[in-house]
Amino acid sequence: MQPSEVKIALKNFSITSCLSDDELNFMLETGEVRLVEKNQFIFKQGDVSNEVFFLINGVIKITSNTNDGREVIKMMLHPKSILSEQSIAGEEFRDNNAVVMTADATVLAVKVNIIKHLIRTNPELAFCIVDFIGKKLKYTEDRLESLALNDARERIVQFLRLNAQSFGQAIGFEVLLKHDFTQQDIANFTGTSRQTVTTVMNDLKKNNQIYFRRKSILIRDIKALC
Amino acid sequence: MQPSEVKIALKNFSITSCLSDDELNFMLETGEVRLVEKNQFIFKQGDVSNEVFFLINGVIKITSNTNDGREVIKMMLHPKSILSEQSIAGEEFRDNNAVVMTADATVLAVKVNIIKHLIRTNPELAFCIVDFIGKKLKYTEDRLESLALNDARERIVQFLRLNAQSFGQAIGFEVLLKHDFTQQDIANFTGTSRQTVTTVMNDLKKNNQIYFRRKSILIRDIKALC
DNA sequence: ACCGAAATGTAAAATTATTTACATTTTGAT
DNA sequence: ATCAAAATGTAAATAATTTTACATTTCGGT
Repeated sequence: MQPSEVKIALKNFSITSCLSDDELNFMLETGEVRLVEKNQFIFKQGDVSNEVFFLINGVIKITSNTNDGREVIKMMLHPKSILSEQSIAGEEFRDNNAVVMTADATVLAVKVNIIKHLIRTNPELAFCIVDFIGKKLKYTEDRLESLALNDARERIVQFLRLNAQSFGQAIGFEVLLKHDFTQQDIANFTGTSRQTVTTVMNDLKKNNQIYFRRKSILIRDIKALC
Repeated sequence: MQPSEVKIALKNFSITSCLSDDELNFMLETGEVRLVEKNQFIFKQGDVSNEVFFLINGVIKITSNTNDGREVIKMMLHPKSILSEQSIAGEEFRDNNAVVMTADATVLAVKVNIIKHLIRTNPELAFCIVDFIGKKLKYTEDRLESLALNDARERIVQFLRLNAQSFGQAIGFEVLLKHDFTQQDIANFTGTSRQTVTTVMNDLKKNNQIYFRRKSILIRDIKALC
């Protein structure tokens, strides 16, 4: 990807909306563009936490693993997201993994010190970052609530509905969701087992609520999905 | 509580550590000290989100309720915490309730605009706030992970251990935790049922791992608690 | 000290979801 | 085009947890 393309992409981030052209260029010059392939790590648990990543292209999952090999997906991030603003908040070592889910992903890696410098010279950036972390906190709290209150089926359906709403394309009443997650990913995201995901999805299919293939899901009527 | 006492208490907040004496006074003068009684709300779901609260005294639970009357406790906050920094992050209406768990609680209510003004004049405050929200995000992610991975017993034991570590008083190997939550609160926090909490706690008692009364829990050996 | 309400204790029945165990299908690499 | 690996499908057995149901204890107010 050309530097000019990266710059154009970066301009559409909500976080950088308050940055001047000079500041944006400064970030680009000091930062590093990286292309990361599917299933590779952008960062790992235990890594030193000294960079912030701007996700230009691709989908990333933020995960953590147990010693017995299980995985929890804490978040899936799409383009225009920042990864690891926690490093601005004094995180020393990474608690989570960031893994590429799409064929590849492009990120701009910027040293934390550069971001801190920009905040000091332009306090509006602080508001943008507070705003972004605040949204992540709300999102995480909502998922906590969902795990505490809803049963497995409800959580799986909610996952499908929220994804379709945010990333699907509407076709009349129907919504087509093209994606890069597996049923195991849905299980790791919703705190259920892979078999339960399969069963719920096939039950929805049987009831004509959804139709799906490996990499796409068609939701017949998103408001009626339950 | 006297204004001078509030000021002394406020000086010990990590967030205000970067504020000058003048800035602290400004916050005190424009803010309002409120004494709220047990089980009363500091704020409710749906309220306009235009104040930030500094918790001077007491323990608060951040909750949300379902329409069928169930409650999830998303967080318990102790003195020196800020409530609702989400209002700085552009939250318009409150998603959660803040309920007093102790006999009463004292908060300093400060208008969001005042905080925003302070950030603009002193960018270091932004770092303190990013830091604080970042910690809350990490805390919430950890709980999400716990709900997704651990069974009911493990979550309840983890709740007891973390509370004892943070708020208990050590007596040799033992830790005494004086508290103001009920078994129903533990259930609402851990996403389990009240009866499961009772059963697990009495099992721990039977095994001589803990001893407890209504308002206190004695943990015999916190490292061995599992 | 008394009394109603709130909190806690206990156990069986019912439910939900996971685990185990394979079968089948699809994908990607050669 | 072939083949191994990954992903998905299915079902019964097992396990975990909730729900139902009621007893007992403790607390707070009068």
